[in-house]
Amino acid sequence: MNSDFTLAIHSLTFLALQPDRMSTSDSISESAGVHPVRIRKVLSLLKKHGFIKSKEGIGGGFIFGLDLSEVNLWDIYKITSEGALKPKCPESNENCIVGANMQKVLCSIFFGAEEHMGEYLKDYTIKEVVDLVKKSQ
Amino acid sequence: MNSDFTLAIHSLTFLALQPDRMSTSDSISESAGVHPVRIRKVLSLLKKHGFIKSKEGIGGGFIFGLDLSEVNLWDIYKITSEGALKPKCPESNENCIVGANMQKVLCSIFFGAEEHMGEYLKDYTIKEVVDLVKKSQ
DNA sequence: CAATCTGTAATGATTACTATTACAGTACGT
DNA sequence: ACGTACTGTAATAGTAATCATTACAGATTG
Repeated sequence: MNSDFTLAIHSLTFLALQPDRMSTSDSISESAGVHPVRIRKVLSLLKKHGFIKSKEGIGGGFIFGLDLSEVNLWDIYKITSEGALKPKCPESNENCIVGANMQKVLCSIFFGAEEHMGEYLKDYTIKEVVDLVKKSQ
Repeated sequence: MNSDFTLAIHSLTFLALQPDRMSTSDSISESAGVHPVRIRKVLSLLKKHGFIKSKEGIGGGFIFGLDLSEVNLWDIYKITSEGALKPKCPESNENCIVGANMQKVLCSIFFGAEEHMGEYLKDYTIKEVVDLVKKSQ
């Protein structure tokens, strides 16, 4: 799994703590320790799905668009990383009963595993993550 | 996630269908569509944990060491891929409340997610995978 | 219109993953 | 004893995924 999922959580948590003003990709990237372009790419996705708003130009940046408890980690996972659990299977042998059928069996198992993990991730909203971050201070 | 997990499942399923004779890494690799050395590497791990037996020399190969329903996918996941869910976080900024604490918060969430997925994977033994493969024929 | 931001494409660097080669060690058959 | 057919594993090379960086167009403000 790439780190878009964690960067998205990091960014949203950052924005959650600055509810009244816009934050620039530079300030978020400084907090997360990655390049600002990467932040803009991830946040561009989140914006497309309505979680945040952005504004260009002087005084612009990003700001939360919804209530903190309306956004949970499964929502974010689906946007940034859906399918990441399933490893790409190589072309296996169609003449072998295992090779011919394993891929579809594994796909259905991995799909179920992801859905199941989703039930866990749904229990964490950004509000809860914010609380955890504050508490672990 | 790399494909050691799926290769392990593939190999064990293959062995499950050849319960009376040893299978070589060549025959398994042919079924899975990867290089035999890779199969030997994965099976070496499984052997170390007692799931299979191996024998060198003529007539040698790999064979299942336990009952098919004694081995479930969570066992295999733990051996081959534990921690694969958690993306490597970059060094984030210690001077920022988010940067300083996000990593440990995310680690605990990802750990929980993996454990939760484990509960799902425990429900699939190799026996069940074999049945699914047979059924989807 | 200059300054400061987002948005995004394109390129290069780095790291993870996989294939391949090479060879030592083991077991079997003759 | 010796050749053959295996596993076991290290080392190297090739490929793919990930990430950083550069570049620049478009938007907004003063």
